[in-house]
Amino acid sequence: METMPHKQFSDVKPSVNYPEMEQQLLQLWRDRDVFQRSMDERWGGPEYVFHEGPPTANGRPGIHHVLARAFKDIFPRFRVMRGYYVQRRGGWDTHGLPVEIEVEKRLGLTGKKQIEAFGIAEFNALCRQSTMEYISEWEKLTERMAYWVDMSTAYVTFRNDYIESLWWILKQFWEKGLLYQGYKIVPYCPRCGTPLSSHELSLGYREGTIDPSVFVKFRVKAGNGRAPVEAGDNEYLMAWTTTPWTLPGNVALAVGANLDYVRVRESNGDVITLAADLAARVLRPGYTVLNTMKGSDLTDIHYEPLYRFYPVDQDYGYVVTGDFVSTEDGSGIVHIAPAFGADDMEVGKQYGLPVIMTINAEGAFRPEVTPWAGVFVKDADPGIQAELASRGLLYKAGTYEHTYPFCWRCESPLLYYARETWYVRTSAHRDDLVGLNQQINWYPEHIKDGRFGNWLENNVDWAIGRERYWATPLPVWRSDAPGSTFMECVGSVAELEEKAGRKLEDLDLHRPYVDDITWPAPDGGTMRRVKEVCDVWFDSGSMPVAQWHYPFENHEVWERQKQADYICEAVDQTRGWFYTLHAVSTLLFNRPAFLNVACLGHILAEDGSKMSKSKGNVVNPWDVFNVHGADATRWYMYTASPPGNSRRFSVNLVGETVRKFLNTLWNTYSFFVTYANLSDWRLEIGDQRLETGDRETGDRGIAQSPIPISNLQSPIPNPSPSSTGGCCRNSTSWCAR
RNA sequence: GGGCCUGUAGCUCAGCAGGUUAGAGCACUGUGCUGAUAACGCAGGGGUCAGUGGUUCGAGUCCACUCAGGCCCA
Repeated sequence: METMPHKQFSDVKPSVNYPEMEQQLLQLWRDRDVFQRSMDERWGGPEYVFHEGPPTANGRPGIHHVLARAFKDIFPRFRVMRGYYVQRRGGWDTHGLPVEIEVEKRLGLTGKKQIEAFGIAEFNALCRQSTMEYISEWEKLTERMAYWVDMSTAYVTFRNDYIESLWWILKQFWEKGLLYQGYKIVPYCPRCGTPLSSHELSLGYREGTIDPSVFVKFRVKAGNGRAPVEAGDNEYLMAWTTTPWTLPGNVALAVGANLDYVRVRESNGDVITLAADLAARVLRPGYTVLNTMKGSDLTDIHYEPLYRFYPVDQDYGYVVTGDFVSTEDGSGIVHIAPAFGADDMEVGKQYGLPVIMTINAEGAFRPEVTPWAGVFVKDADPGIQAELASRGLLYKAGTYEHTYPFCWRCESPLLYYARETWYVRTSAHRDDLVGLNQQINWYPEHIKDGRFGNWLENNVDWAIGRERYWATPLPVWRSDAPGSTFMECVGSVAELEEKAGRKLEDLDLHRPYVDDITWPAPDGGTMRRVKEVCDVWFDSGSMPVAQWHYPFENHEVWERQKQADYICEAVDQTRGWFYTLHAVSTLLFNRPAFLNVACLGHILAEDGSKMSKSKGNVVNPWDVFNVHGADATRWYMYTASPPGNSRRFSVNLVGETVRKFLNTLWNTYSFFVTYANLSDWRLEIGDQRLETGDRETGDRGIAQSPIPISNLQSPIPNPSPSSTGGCCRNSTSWCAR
């Protein structure tokens, strides 16, 4: 019997079905437990720390998740191939408004009153269930696209362990004086009696809204010794507003420090100060300019408040500066009412100004505002104008057309309204936030000092409180004794047990169960938990700590894993996960949470427009995987455009990748196998140092191709990925020839 | 309204720090091969580098503004 000559390479067909081949490979990986071994067998090697930004599994994974996961995978994967130990632990983000909204929809509930009537315990139970609704789809997609991440040990943000770590973090903040109660301006629907989320807000903007445009004179009460503006019966500052109803809440006037102002005398003898650029537009002709000055010269000038409905202890009614002041409209002097505007509130905090809350929850004036008590604010506008006119303080009134938000439910005009909530005092560490950012390697680089750096420079305190249900409860208890402000922050379950005087190991650390825990207050009242839960961004931003239930256990693994070498998400996370990770880590440990970050552009539809359900141009990842395979899809993600750019996506575009790259590669291999077997060519494993001079032209082509493997070696991409595809193509063509 | 990014051939993208007639792949046209064939070789057509103004001896490349798209903030 003649034996067949042993072939060095198994024959391959020139044509190939990639999805089928990938399925076989996945089976091979499963059979041999390849992913697990890729971690276990590197144990003891140098460590590369990757942190997974947790997705929410209450919706189906989309193609944009494939993009992020492709980039999350490739750098750790390369490190593993280089002998690094990479603990690739998955995670699930499970709290927050999107989950609640899903459940609300399913139950047909609209609003918080109905949720509370339904029952918080039942509602939260459904939320918990909802977060894992699509988990098997996520797992399937993750395996199919070959994103290697360990989902069997994934952290889950709703677990008690995770929440307890968050409590510990909050207690740290509390002890450093970084957690406090204050006002936040929220868009508020007076008819529905509820604040709106930013998502809801964006549903209701209406262009071409007509509002009053009112120029008001504020009589100068005292100069500042620097500007020529002095106290006098006919000496005024001119401010402008489109919301006259906010004037009873006025506490200051803001100017732009670097803007130019003029002090003019009108023909009737009035002396008025306003922005130089706007004088001609605002004033009646016939005035003479007396002085010019910068906004910064006007600070501390005091004026006579228009109203005194409320007693105020501190100094107020003076000129401040604000970088939001412009000369686009108005007079260049902005009336400040901290209760009714975000800029106003910030300025108010900066200068220690009072918050004068003139209205009630229905959007009507409180009894103290005697002339308009009980009147809905928007209805009071004409009366306020008339009243000011009667005192000679209304310079002129007209209308102004702008974009204004309305309630998406009931179409009422929204009011910006101060609500009491909880803050983390991030602004106290603004310099640290900015400074530590310099230690982070950003890709693309412009994010570092651009989008992210600017965001940090303009840091305002983190409003962390939410008056919702399915989230980490804020662990602050306060005495309900009348007038009491006694509060305690609880940093662990053990501490809560001590306060409550009983074992709580079976306690679910969610509402409503934690709300039931009370104890006697030292001032005679009862300690009850405050109503707020935490912003869900606090959950994910605390993930480096909470995923290990630190500091309650896992100290050893924490030491290894506490700072990420690499994280990756899309660019919208600069003010999301990237920021909250950075903020928590800075305030807690004064070090960056991550050292390298890839910031991806978004996926657009084939025509460059946004992918959205309403347009019906959303691509289902499975359609692409089934037709072209995961390799082609991933290769497209890597090479279609630089990682930081947005990229167009469609099944067809991936098909092009198959033809251009995968088929070429495959054909070349098939060609090679044919001739290698014919000539009994053998790969000599030990022969690592091939002399390129002795090789055929094609081999030199490969050896000399500038395929930028080095790009993968850098901690994050610094690539020109499309050139990688070109190089491969050139090399293979060369080889074949 | 503000910040950041993007806008180069029909399509997807290169073009580093400003310097000769602006490049690649796909598509298209012609042609060769028909044992890489859901290929390949050779040759070719195709661009007012979004627009306007400016700096410069010289700008796709720098600056300003405008337009279009994206993300974030207001």
